[in-house]
Amino acid sequence: MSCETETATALRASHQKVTPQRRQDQDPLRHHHTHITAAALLDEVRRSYAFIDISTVYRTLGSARDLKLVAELTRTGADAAYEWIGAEPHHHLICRVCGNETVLNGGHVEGLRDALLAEEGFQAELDHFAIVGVCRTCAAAQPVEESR
Amino acid sequence: MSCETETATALRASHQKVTPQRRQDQDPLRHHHTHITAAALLDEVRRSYAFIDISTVYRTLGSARDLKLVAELTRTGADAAYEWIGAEPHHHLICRVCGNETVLNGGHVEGLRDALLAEEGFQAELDHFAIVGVCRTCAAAQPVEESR
DNA sequence: GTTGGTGCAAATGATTTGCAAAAGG
DNA sequence: CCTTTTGCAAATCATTTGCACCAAC
Repeated sequence: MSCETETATALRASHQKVTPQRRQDQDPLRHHHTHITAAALLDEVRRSYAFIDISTVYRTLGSARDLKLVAELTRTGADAAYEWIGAEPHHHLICRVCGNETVLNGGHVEGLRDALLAEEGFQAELDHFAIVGVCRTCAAAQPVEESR
Repeated sequence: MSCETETATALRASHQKVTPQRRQDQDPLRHHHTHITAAALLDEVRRSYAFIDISTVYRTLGSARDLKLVAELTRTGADAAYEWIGAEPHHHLICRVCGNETVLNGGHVEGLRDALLAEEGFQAELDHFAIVGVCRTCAAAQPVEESR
């Protein structure tokens, strides 16, 4: 089904009203392929829908987070960032140096989750995971920097 | 070497002065085996050293974090929490239900890090890692709760 | 002495919330 | 209609910062 229909369905399924603000909020989020800040999302939305308040953006993101439609990422020293999840859970590698985000392919994280469940009986919530580090490009550009 | 000596050495090594506040801050942190909030640390410290300000606690924790003596954990909806690392890096499983923290044994995380380095060339910073989920006990107590 | 650290109080700034008006179902 | 949502403005509240005094080195 289309983006709009999917959104509306998810909203109705959880007894939430389908408002223009919520649609407008979700649209940029769906097409943004990295994490985005509430303030940045507000800027995006305002391009097409001028009158919307930052508090509404937060409320919308909060609802969508609870619906597991978007993932919320909290990092030390950074504002909360959000990303659309949709039906395809995935993970990210975020480079601390250049800020670039790449999608993590393969079953590495799933392997970790399965191992934790099997060995510890721990149900890890690793639906949408962000691993911070230094990407190949930045690592090559800078000498090791391991020592300090 | 003793706790005090180790602390002082680490401080001097990074050109920081060894003040009573810093010693007092680090003591409860060293013996607290879970993450602790800046405010909670302040309460602990005040039991033995009455006059210390919250800003000093933050500054001390910040320095120690930069020195990689303590790990800072940022979670959605929770204040920043700190934990002593010292010379033995480790990881945590944190139960979202009961709040219990357990140390993660084995090389699961290291395996993930090695795989990321080998396959993606990504130097993941997984020195001190916290995985949130539901522990065995809580999972057993509550029916699946997968659906919602 | 010099430099860096501390306490205090005030500022910051992202996120949340109370409330009356507006809109969805 | 009745309930939920919105915009606005004000409140929160953890964390940070300016500054004058003090303490390490």
